[in-house]
Order: sequence, then C-alpha cells, then structure tokens
Amino acid sequence: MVDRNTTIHDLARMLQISASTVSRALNDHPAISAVTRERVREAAKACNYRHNRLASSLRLGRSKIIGVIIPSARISFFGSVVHGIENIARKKGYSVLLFQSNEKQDFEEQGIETLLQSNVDGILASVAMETRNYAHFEEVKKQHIPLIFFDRSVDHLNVPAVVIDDYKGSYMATNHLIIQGYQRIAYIGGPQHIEIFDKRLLGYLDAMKDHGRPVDNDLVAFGEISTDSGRIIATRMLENKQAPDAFATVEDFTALGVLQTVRQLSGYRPGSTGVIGFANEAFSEFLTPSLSTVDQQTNLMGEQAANLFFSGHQHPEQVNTNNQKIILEPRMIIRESSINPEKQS
Amino acid sequence: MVDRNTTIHDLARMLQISASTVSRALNDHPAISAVTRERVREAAKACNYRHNRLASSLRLGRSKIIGVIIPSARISFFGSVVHGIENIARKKGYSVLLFQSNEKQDFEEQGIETLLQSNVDGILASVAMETRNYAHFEEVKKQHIPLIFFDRSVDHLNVPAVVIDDYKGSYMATNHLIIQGYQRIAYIGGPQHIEIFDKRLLGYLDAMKDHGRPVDNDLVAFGEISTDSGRIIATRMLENKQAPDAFATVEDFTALGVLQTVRQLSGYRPGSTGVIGFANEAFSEFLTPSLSTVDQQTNLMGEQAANLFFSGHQHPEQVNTNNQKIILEPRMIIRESSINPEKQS
DNA sequence: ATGAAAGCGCTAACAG
DNA sequence: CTGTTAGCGCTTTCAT
Repeated sequence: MVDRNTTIHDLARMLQISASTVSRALNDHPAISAVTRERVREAAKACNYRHNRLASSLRLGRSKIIGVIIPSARISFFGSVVHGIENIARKKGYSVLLFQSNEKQDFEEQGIETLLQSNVDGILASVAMETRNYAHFEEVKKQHIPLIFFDRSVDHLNVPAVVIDDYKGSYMATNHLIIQGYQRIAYIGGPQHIEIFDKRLLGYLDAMKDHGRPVDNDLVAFGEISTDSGRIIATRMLENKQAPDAFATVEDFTALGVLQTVRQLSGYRPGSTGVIGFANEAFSEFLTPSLSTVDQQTNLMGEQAANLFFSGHQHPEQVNTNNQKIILEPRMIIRESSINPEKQS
Repeated sequence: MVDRNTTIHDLARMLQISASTVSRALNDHPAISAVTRERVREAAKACNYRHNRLASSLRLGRSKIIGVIIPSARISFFGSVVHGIENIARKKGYSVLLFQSNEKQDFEEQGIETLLQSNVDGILASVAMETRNYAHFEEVKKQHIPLIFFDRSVDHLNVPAVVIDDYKGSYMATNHLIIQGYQRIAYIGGPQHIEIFDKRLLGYLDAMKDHGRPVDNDLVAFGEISTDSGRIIATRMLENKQAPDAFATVEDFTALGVLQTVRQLSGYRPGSTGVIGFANEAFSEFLTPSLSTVDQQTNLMGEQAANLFFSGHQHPEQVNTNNQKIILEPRMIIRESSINPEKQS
C-alpha cells in the first residue's frame, strides 16, 4: 500500500478537531491553547507529519525561496558569495535555489523563467558575461519580484545591488605597483561592456595619471576573463621591444595566465615582473609566486545582498523603485607576485 | 493596482472557453483541436501568461525538481559534478535545487528536510564528512523519494550510487610513485569512517604490498582533508630520521599542504620529493610544481547520477530497492610533482 | 473536442 | 479559543 504523506486533515481527524486548528497549532498562532498545541505537536511527530511547502506557498502566495543566479560555480568567488547569502537566508527560514548561467544569455533567461515559475520570493543575480539584452530582468521587475544584483550589476536598470568599489580596487592595485617601483605597468582588462570591468580600467588609468605616468596604448589590452587570454596577451606584450615590467589585470584567471607566461619566458625572480590580480580566487594564494590581488569581501557581499532583499521585502511598496547600491571596500591582498625588493623606492 | 499574474482562468474567460481546455491546450493534450490550441497559445503569449509550477506540482504530486546536497561549493570537484547533473536535468525539464551541508550533520539533515518539504522528486547527495548517523537518509527512502549518492556513498544503506573506483585510483597513484623510483612512500589519509577514504588507503597498501614494499607505520597518517592537516603531517614526517621521499595523499587539499611543506623545507627540486593528490581540483594544475593527481570524471559522475535518477524513476517499483552502483574509472593525471628524473628506473 | 466539478494541502477571513 | 468555508492555480476524471 502507498502511505500518502500525513496531512493536517489526517491529524485533525485523529484528534477530532478541525484542520484549521491543526494548522494554527503547527504555526504557533497566538490564539491557540497550549494544550491543543501540544496535542497536535505530539500527534504530528508521532505520524511523522511533514509540512508541505508547496501547498503552503500556493496558498500564501510566497514560497520562502530565494533564487540565485550565478555565472559559474567553478569560480570560487561566486561560491563564497552564495555562502553569505545562505547564511542570512537560513536564519530567516528561507531556502536558496541556485542556477548557473554559464555566462550565457539563454541559460540566464531560462534560469529566470524557472525561478519565476517556482514562485521564488526574490532573485539575486550576477549578470552573465554574454548578456547584452536585459529584457528578462525587466520582466522580473514587471512581476514585482524583488531583484538584486551582486558583483556584476547593470547600472541603467536601476536595480539595487551590492558591489565592491571596483574603481578603487583597481586604483589601489595600480598604485601599489607604482609604489613598488615598476616602470612600465601594463593593464589587461575584460569585456568592457561589463560595467565592473570598465570601472577597473578607469581605476588603472586614473592611478597612472595621478602619478604622472603616461599610458602606453600598446600596454592596454582586453581579454575575455580566462587564463588563456591572459597568456596570449602577456606573451604578445612581453615580446614587444618596449615590454612592460608589471601587469595589473582585471581578475585572477587572467593574472594566472600572465604569471605562467612570465615564469615561462623569464623564469621567476622576485621583482622581475610584477603581477596583480583581482578577486582573490581560492587558487591565488597557492600559486608560485603567490598572487597579489584585490579581495572582494565575498561573504559580506552575499550577506548584504540577502539583507537588501529582506529589508526591501518588509516595505513591499519600495521594492524595485529605489536603486539602492551597497558599495563594499576592496581590500588589497599583497603577496609575492607584486613585491619588488630591487626597485622599491 | 496590483496585476496578479495571469492564470488559465483569465485566459479561459477571455476566450470564452473553459479552464480545462486552456490547460489541455497548454499541455499539448492529444484531444484538442489545433485551432483552439493556437488561440490559447497566442492569448497566453499576449497576456504574458506564466505556468505556475507550484500549483501544477501540488496537483500532480511531483515537482520536477531534483534536490542536490553537496558538502561545499568551494570544492570545485562538487561544482563540476553539479554541472553534470544540471546537463541532464535541464534536458528532462527538471530544475536543480542545491544545498550545501558544509560537511555538517545538522546542516545536512536540515537540507534533507527542506528538500522533502519542497516535494522534490528525488535527492542526489554526497555525504558530509561529519555525518555518522544516517536516519535522515533512511527517512528519504521511507518517503519513497528516490535517493542517489555520488562520490561519498554509504555502502550499508543500500542506496544506488555513482562513485569512482577509489581503490583503483589510489592503487594507480601509489604504483606510479613506485615506478618513478621513490623509495619511502608515505600515505596521508582522511577520516577513515568515510568509505571512499578507506578504499583509497587500501589501494595504497595493496600497491605497496604487490611491489614487496614494507609499509612503515610512521609513514601512514590520517588528517582531515585540509591544507593545514597536510602541512602538519608532512612536517612531522619530514622531520623524522627516516623521512619519506614521496607522499600519496587522500585528496588534493592535503597534497597542497604537503607540497607547500616540501618546498618550504627543502626548496623545490624536481624529483626531490614526490607528491600525488586525488580529485584533480581546479587549482592542482596551477601549483608549482603542478600537482599530479587522480581525476574523478566529475562531469560524467554528475550525469550518471542524474541518469540513475531518471532511469529508476521510470520504474517506480524498483526505486530504492536495488542498490545499483555505477563505478567510474579513475584517470591518472601526471604532472610535475610526481615525476622523478633522477631516480626513475 | 470541450465543459463541469472535484481536489492536491494549506491558510485566512469570518463567525461564534 | 476553535470550526466553517472558501480558494491559491492547476489537472483530471467523468460527462456531454
């Protein structure tokens, strides 16, 4: 025989009371006698009763599920952010439904669609690299589902977001290389339609300018956020007559490619060629030389994104009308790859 | 005004037909005229109708959601497995609800509970390190929800599982070190109550035995799957009078700790001390020296786990009664850390 | 080929 | 404090 799950009606019948009373007892409704509450609780435990979230959600119109869209779980950065989100969500009794867009627009759209169908109470997302059309995000707003970006935000959509100060992080990184005494500092950026990457470029440019350093066009190039592209660009630049002696990069995977190239071409001598990344990916500290980088406060970022959801949530009339941005402080992580014992002033 | 989402009733009213017809049209029911189907389809698109999975699930008794429990998203291995699971699930129109247990028993229990409440159609799980009590998994079976383990399985629970041949992988790794000419090969294991870790130990022991190598008790130790514990144990062993000249390790994080220690103590010379890991974590190829390891076919593992779910699913009477195991072939990934140009025979 | 009606399991007025 | 009733949105007999 199939033992259908116990429902509140089963309990009600057993205890000779109504289903509503059972429901109330189970939900700690104020107007319920301590006696019945206990009776119900015991019966529920005895019958291995299990609350059916689906039914509850359907009735209440909310699911207590937050949907999260990340570009890729393989980037440890996003894993850590999700961790932060879960910390907060768990405390509030929410679950997290996770989707990977794999940096593709159509996966991202599909993810949004699935999340909407699942009646998630809100969506936290970091925009895929490939995404150029934002209709699916507009759709979320249209459905009055709170939408919050983290890390990869899109300014003109007026969506609340948690980001770090990418401009500042990149400025600090470049500044650090300058102070270390490097003379020809190259920059390898990412796809410039991603706003955070654009801001990182500006940080580099301004730091250079503020120190009266000319920016050589040959020493600024744009890759695609991969070890390969870091390798290719670094190789090209280092073969130039006027090779750079340091690289500021848009993120750690690119920096890794640069590091590999530098080591391969010249062998590794501390200070020979400075490299600094961005993101503080898990692998960065294990490299040889260990990679200097900019930490993005992943855990905090996730927590703040979740908080943004929960606080907006309490005032539904404000949701999606404000475009509150939380900007976190970047943190320099100075390791071996950027230290320059010879040239340092 | 609040524009409640369009429902099939809204469409029905608009088109002057019944909700059942709308439902049938939307679901490609055979007994529906092509004309009405199109009319409904168009109206649905026009009104931006969105299928409500919750309501559908409640009615159907299934959710088209697979729950996945992983110990940690920070271990890239699991990220890749999830990727494989999603590949298959997506094709079947299923979504994946992801939970991290953080290697803790209570989180894992909570995860199972949440997934059950969400009426997932099946649960794929990799058991947390801390877990010693399996009642929550028994519970899943009791609810007749298909349960499938991947990687970290528990044999006596008789749950279908996809694992790699851990014994063989470890045997191959040890064998490789022996062939490279290392003389005193140490082994650093993990918590032995985890079956896969136990099997890896056996692989090491048998490989040693088969080559007539005595196993020195001082050269076998058990850590806790972390870089730190790898570092601590390696340090201790290397300070011994009879220090090992190679390390087989239970997984890559431990191997990383060993590698760091070796480099710190003796500097890195190729072949000085051999190290091999297990798992082919993303970082392993970027280390210096790059880490030899055993690949676990993550993507395939995820796909097979999902397939196991879908195939069992078609024959519900079989679910959870067979304990089908899929055992994948491990693959040696030989990199710099285990190559021994001097000693090689 | 379509409609009417019932119900998945839960909760929230409203009444008492 | 508790029961009655209605309904969230969908699917599915059973009719016609």
